[in-house]
Amino acid sequence: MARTAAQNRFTLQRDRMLRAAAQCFNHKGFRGTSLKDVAGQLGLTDAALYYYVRDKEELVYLCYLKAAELGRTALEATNAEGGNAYERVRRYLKRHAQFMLGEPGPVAIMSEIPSLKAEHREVILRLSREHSARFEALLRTGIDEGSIAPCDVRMTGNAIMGALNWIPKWHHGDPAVTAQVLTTFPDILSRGLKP
Amino acid sequence: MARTAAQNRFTLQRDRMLRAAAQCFNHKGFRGTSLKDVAGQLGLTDAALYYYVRDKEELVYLCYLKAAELGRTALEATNAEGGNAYERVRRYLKRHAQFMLGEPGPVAIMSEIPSLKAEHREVILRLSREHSARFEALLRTGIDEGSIAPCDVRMTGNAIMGALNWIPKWHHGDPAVTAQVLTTFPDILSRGLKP
DNA sequence: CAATAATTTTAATGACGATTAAAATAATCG
DNA sequence: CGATTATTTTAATCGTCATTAAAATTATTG
Repeated sequence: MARTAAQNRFTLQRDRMLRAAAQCFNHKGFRGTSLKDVAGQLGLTDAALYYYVRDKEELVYLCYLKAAELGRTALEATNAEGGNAYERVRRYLKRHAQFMLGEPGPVAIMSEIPSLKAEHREVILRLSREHSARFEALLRTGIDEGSIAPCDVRMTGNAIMGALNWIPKWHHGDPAVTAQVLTTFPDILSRGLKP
Repeated sequence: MARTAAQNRFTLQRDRMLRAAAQCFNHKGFRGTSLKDVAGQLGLTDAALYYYVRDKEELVYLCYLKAAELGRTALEATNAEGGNAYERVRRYLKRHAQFMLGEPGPVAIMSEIPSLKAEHREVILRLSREHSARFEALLRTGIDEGSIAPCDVRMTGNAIMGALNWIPKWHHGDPAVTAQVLTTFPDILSRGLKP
């Protein structure tokens, strides 16, 4: 129990770190953010981060890992809720948009995969590919059942993911815009899928 | 004329520089690419770049300026070719996709605007906003004339630009994929606009 | 060819930032 | 409280990289 309390505190602080880091990375890029930037947001010294993380690269890795997990659970939850594929896609789009808008706290855009060290890159790429495959499978299901118009599922997936991943580049926290995105994006991105 | 020849050589070399830089920046980010990286691609030393450019920041600035100009002329050319708004949008999508695929040589993704110094940032942001405005105006025209379904033109523009700007993140030069993108993307991105 | 201009390299300089070890502080637990 | 553990800071170190000045090389031109 003492162990558990300490563990909790540890992982909680690390989670704060990951959010701070994600925000910095999204804003200034991996190389562009210094550990002092991240530490500063937490009221810490740069050296303190090494208590939670092996090195800077692990920081991005954990950010990306978390982003990948969020995406996966979002898609799973959406699928579990039922409905035809078209409706599931729409719900997923909204959930993913929420992440990109920073709803549960800032989430890292996975835009600097080349910065990862080989083994970490493999993991992230695998997760990323798996996620794409699942999304494409959902599209294919929709095509088969007639709720989605035939299309190149790979390219359609790429287009949709791009539109979502780009959100943090132009959205800077304005709550009005956040609401606007949440109401319009699922429509905009799914309208082209209708049969 | 001697002046012109020298000028030509100068701007030509600088253009090669900009292409090399754009590729590096797209791949490793602004801070992540060293001037040696860029110079290396040209068979030069890092110090040689300073003959063509004041500093590294000016390099990104020029890359972005070029990207903005390409986008502007693409939209203008498309508009000049006539057709209804929907058709013009489709042609523009194809042209923009071509840029992102690196058709005239690598083009920089404008994803690190915060790295620009204040004055340069102003210029790029202005050009970027003007371009968005023009694209949104085109959408509005289509809505008015009935060739495009009513929509939130701002958000629709953001979604489309995101899908396009993200292309270099997953496209790595495979010619087969290039062809695939060119044939499918205009369809995918415009299908949702139909009335 | 000689002279001048254009282009590139060599060889500093200086700052910044990641990383580490040792010391200091805060928290917890008996 | 005293001891042990957890957390953070201070104070180096080390390397990378942008930037610059001076020198060297190459091209151009009269």
